[in-house]
Amino acid sequence: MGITRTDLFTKEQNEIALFAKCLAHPARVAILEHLLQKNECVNSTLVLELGLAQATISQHLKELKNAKIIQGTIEGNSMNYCINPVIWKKIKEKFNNIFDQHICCGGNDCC
Amino acid sequence: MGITRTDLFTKEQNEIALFAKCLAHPARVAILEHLLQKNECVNSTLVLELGLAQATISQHLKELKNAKIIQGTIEGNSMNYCINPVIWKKIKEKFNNIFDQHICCGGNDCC
DNA sequence: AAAGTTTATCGTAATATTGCAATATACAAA
DNA sequence: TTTGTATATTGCAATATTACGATAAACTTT
Repeated sequence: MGITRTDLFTKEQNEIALFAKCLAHPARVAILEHLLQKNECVNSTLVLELGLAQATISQHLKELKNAKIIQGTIEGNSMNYCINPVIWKKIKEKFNNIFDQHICCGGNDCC
Repeated sequence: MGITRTDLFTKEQNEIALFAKCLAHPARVAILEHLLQKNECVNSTLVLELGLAQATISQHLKELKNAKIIQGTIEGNSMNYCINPVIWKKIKEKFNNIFDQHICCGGNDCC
């Protein structure tokens, strides 16, 4: 590469990029969708459901956890993850903030 | 790595990941924001504004173009890019489709 | 035609990401 | 204690991404 030049961009731009990166892999999209539907998320279940190795799932969960999108609680000897509602809302707002900046044809819904 | 196992996921999940990847770099976020605000986007202007090399900007524009998020028209001997409104709307919908699946506290806005 | 301007592409180097086997860690149950 | 179950971490190997200088290509201007 060369390392990403985060110094050239605003904190906001870098933050959006980090959140987008969490959604930038189909496995993480699948994990989040599973989490949203079942309102629970256990590594071993995902291994069966997604077909990726346990270590790989664990790594993806770690990334989502690092971004604070999900948070885990110990349940017996397994780990149960759930969406962090505060961050989730924040992401939704940040993304829509960008999406809604596009004024198409003076605001008509022509497209 | 090992190549991303797109075969394990749905077309929809892979597509969302691809769109997210476009937003997963601060330079591309900055480019899109510039485009949204000025409603135009010329490589040489971005070089001055962002501080990245011309080749680097061109590469980021290419990625956005590949995803069909932007489209370019020749203007004199420069290239002017604009948002593709159809794809933009599609992305917004796909993302919000996911964002809105999170039911917090039975729909109250407690968080 | 020659020189200038602008974008795209190529080649290369550095770094990041993805995937998984193997192992470590933690707790349950027998 | 031993065995079983579940997640995290480590250590690779392979691939992708990012960045930029150097060209190439296309068009404008002089």
